[in-house]
Amino acid sequence: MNERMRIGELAERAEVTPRTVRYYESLGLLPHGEREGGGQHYYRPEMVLRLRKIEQLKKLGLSLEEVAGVIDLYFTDPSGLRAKHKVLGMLRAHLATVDQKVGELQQARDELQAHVVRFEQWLEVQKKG
Amino acid sequence: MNERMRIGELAERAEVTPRTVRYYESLGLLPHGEREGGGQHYYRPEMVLRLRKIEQLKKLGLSLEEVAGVIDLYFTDPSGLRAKHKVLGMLRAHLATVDQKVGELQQARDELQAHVVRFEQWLEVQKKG
DNA sequence: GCTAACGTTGACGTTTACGTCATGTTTATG
DNA sequence: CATAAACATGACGTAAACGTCAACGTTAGC
Repeated sequence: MNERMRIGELAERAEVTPRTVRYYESLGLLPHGEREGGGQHYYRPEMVLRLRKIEQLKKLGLSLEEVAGVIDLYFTDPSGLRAKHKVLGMLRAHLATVDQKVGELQQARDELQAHVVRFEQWLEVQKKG
Repeated sequence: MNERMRIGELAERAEVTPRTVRYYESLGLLPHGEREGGGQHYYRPEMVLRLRKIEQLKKLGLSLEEVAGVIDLYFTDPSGLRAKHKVLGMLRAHLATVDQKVGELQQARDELQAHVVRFEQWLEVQKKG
């Protein structure tokens, strides 16, 4: 009963809109939901995870085009040893760029915290003086 | 000789374009450069830092409007004890949201790394088998 | 089996964050 | 002091990432 849902439920579970789902399908970011006889599309629950991952990567500052270039690394495991090694290389490269970005943001956070601390200490001194 | 520059140099040092500087001025993100007699604007070197900070906050996913709401917390220290306490509160709130965002991105990074490790271990096993 | 809720397709609209001229003025340099 | 390089201002253009509306077909609950 948890198997396969329509676009409305998928969108809701992934906290996006149906429009966004269709837009991503049109960009090849998301496989098209399969039709069952009628004209409507049905999606497997794992697509929720894929959508969430796409949103995560967007928050890292990747464009949808860039996301399209890496999203498969997360969700399709390649058949064949050769392909697996290739994908591993790409995953490492991807991890490196993500590390870079997160590192910069972490630094911004640390600078902000340092600023807050300086501020607090200044006020501490005033209270004693 | 390091004191005050024109828009071209400011932009270059902050790694943005002059257009961006003017756009930010128009949004109130950046104070307008002061004119010296003629029609041209001159900027003090600290504006480079302000611009860099704006770009940092953008990378954290803040819109320019949101940046406008917090950028002064970094660069203007309020006069008056009352005001200082108020700003401290805002700084702490800002730090909390930044922590939230960076935390999520850090988690995305960790998930990616875990994925890479799983991949590596799988290949390790294959080599031995 | 009817009706409300949901989905489909296509097209046009919107917001954010600038890019890119055009035209006139200002500044720096040989 | 002439002239190229840089700046000012205004207007229009653009790319990304969707929003929104219309017109029509599908599905689900009573």
